[in-house]
Amino acid sequence: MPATLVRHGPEGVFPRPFPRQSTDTPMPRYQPSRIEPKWQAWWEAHDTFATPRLPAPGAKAYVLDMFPYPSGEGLHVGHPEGYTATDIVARFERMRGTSVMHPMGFDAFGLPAEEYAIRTGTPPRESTQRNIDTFRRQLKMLGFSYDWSRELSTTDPEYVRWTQWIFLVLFDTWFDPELQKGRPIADLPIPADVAARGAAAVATWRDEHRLAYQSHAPVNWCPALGTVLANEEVIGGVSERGGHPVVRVPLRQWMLRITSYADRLDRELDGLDWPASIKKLQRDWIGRSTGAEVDFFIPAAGGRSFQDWSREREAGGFPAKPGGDVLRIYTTRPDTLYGVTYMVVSPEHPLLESLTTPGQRESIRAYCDAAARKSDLDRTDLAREKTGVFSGSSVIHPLTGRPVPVWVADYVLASYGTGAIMAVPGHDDRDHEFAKAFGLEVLTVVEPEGPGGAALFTGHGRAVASGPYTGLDTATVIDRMCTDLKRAGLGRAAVNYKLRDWLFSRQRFWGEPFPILHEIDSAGQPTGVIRAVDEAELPVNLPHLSDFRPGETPDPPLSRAGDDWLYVERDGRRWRRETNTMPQWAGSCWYFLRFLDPGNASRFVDPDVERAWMPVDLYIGGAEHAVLHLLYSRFWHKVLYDRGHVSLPEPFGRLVNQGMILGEMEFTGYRSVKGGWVSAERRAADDTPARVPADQVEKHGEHFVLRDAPKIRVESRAYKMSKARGNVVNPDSVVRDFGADSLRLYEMFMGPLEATKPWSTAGVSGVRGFLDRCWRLVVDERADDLTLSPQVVDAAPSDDELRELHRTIDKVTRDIRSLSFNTAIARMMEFVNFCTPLERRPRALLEPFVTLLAPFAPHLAEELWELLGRPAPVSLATWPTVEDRWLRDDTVEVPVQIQGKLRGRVVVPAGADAAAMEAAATADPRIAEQLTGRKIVKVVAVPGRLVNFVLANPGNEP
RNA sequence: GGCCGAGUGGCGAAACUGGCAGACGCACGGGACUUAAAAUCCCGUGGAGAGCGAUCUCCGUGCGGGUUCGAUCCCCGCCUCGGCCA
Repeated sequence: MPATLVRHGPEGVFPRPFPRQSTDTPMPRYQPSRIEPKWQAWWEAHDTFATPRLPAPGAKAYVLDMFPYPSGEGLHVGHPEGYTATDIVARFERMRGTSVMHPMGFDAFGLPAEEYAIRTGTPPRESTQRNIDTFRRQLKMLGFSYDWSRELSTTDPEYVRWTQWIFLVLFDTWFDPELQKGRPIADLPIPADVAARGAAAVATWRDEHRLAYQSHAPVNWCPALGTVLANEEVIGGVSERGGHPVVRVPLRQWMLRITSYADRLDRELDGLDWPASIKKLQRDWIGRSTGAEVDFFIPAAGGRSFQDWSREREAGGFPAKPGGDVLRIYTTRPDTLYGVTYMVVSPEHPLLESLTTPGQRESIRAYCDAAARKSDLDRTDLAREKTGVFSGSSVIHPLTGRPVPVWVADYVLASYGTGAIMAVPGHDDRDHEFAKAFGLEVLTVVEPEGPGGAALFTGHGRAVASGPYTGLDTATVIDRMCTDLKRAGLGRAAVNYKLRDWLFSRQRFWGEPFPILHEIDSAGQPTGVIRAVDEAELPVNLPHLSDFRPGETPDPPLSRAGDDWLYVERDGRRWRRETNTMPQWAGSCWYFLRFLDPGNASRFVDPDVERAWMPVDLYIGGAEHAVLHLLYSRFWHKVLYDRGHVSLPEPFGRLVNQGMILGEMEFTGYRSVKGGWVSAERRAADDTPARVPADQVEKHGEHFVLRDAPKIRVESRAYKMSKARGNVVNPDSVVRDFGADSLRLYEMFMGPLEATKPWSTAGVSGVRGFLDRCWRLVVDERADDLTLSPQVVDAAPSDDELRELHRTIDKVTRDIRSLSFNTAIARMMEFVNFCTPLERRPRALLEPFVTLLAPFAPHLAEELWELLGRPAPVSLATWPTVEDRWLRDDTVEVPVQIQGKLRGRVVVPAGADAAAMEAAATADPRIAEQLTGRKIVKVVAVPGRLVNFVLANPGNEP
């Protein structure tokens, strides 16, 4: 354990809360442990939350949680936060007569389950099933109103079948850039020269254009994990999980051509009701940039001169694909073309070999080998020392005709742009550092509009030393440069994306097999011909493997399957199954569609059902899925839309991210090696942290200090829950000690849904107190049996009581709509505080209140509803309507300010205008007194709000 | 380093469009009930000061400026913390 972590006992420093109930308490006490299972069973027996196949006429609401990965740890208190929020909305909408779709399922393929299986020797399907059972039990324990008949797991063979089917849709689709749309591969135009070369060439042409295609690009191979990893799974050259070394090797991989949808994925974010920050994250991830592609002539390559080449280009134009005689670069700043002093190609660049002179061959080879061991993140780190090697040769600057030396450096990535850049050290940070490190020339071709003149200027300004462009502003130069380059056939305006195609295969066992067959020849070698498994033969199930561990070579575990699984015969030829599996993201890309029609054996979702329920109206989950899951799902959905399988281009309407729940607040003091306390701001690296109990600290000004040694500052902070820190709160124990309704209510009462909030057991106990008070409002706790309190009467409520009720209904209704559950609960607490002292509690007051409570604390609400003699379930009772007349006041009390300072309050009629308010204010004796002898410069009177008198400065008065 | 978010009592927080800062809950203090305790109910509770008292005055939303009759809220500059990306 690192020294910076604090060790705690299993209970932490806080004592376990004293349980509020024990099993032998007499009946009338509020006992969640009795009523919660009772109502859960009732709902289940009565199919209370079953959703019809199609919504009834009227409003519909698809309220969705990001389904969980069922880990072996069980539910975390973070899970119920979002789940309770959606459950409140689902229950609220149901009570308002909306048709509600509210399903739950499990995202159960993936690495952790497989690692666990390998560690324990259990087949992943078994451990996954156990984990799902635990999750389901815990979710049911919390009383969520899911339609459990729609439950699914991404690992169900029937689900896998349709995941594979969608993969085949991707495989059967190419992207038409003209129409910006995915189309059937059969519609792909075949160029005459390809057609002329025969059927095999046509097949290859098609394979090269499919949205699902194979590539041999270098990937991050982690021998210890036995799989390839995505770039974001590699940190500092080692795997994020486990910290194992990662090497870059070329491997045959399945890729999904998400880049062709980059523009639509960017633009179509516009209409979505998503947090602006999430949209920005997605846009940044897609990383659309505009600039230009420019070709630099390689004199060494052909017999031609630069002049001949230029003339050819002027006549023939800029070719779609660069030949071997040019180095094509992408730049976002074509205006700085005159500032180029050298070129950089990535270590993987295909022309590097031919650009390297014999004398440089050895050092280039060594450099590229070293680069292969680094991750992209390491290579592009701005803070890192720039490295590189001169190739020995030069290319010709297209405008000046001067030679420009070509270097290789790993800060240029093969996968971005064209894998080569023109370096402008005067106007780019990384180029500047590189030039400094290797003593390369720096030219200034842009100057800031204002004062400036540093060696490095990366902003927009005015061009200098740029031939005909000198004196123009950056935007104009970019524009003209693109036009001029295009006319000369030397370049063209280009759009580039940071987004890369999606590496879609893993060399692991626990994932969906690809429904793809590879043809093999008589010697058992692949011929390169591939075909899809027939739709009727889906799903391709995982074979039984006694050893499902990954190998040390990139050979996937499935390659060790029996021949009866591995080899098939179709159309008289032998085929070998694809042995890679899909990544965990696959199943979560479309689960929200399957929920709508989970039992459909002939389609992934019935089109009528899909059209009726989609889009998802509210989608709540953690911000960790802000980029990948949401981007991948949107991509699949657009392909399905283009191919006519779904009715909308975007799946998720309103998206909300719940905040993280941290552990309890902790005070941490530091002890020096000698044993004494060290004030937190002066602590040294080797001082050891120690947790300080809350009753031994107090606040001194800005900081907390030790009560017994006020010079010693301690840190106060809540930490992310983790096993290592010992601050994990388990939902099972919270339910045991306080009940599920208390857990639900507390998580909603903690603060705004989106905020990061620390856990507080005392806070749970606080909302439990509120539920106890709700109970006592209705139940006679002094009776021997469960009976209504004698204070509950049939008499009509007073005006005051109705006013209180309707204001509560109004506030709770509005707050649920805006997901402000904390303030809705606060309002209900005020209502209960209002009712508690009443000797006489009219039913007409209590019954609507119980319906308001039902979405938040459904078990308690059902029990109280039953006690009040109403037919169950309150979960489907009608939401109360607000009578506006109880929201209106006859009079309002408004503050009166003098010089902006509060000086009194006056009561005015509700509709009073500014003049009436001013009159009322000046009529107030206290205000009048303070106004006498002063000159009123101005009176600000906002009807219904306030009155403010602005006085002349006393010194300036006559 | 970049981007995003946050900073309000002892703590979690509230304050709708720039209009009475601190609703509600926790914690704490006092009281009622009780032989006693727990539980429950009632009252108080941002800080400082004045008054026997009802009350009153000043200060107060991370820091420094600005706009405004009026700023927790808008603008500029900083500080601290958190998250994401690099």
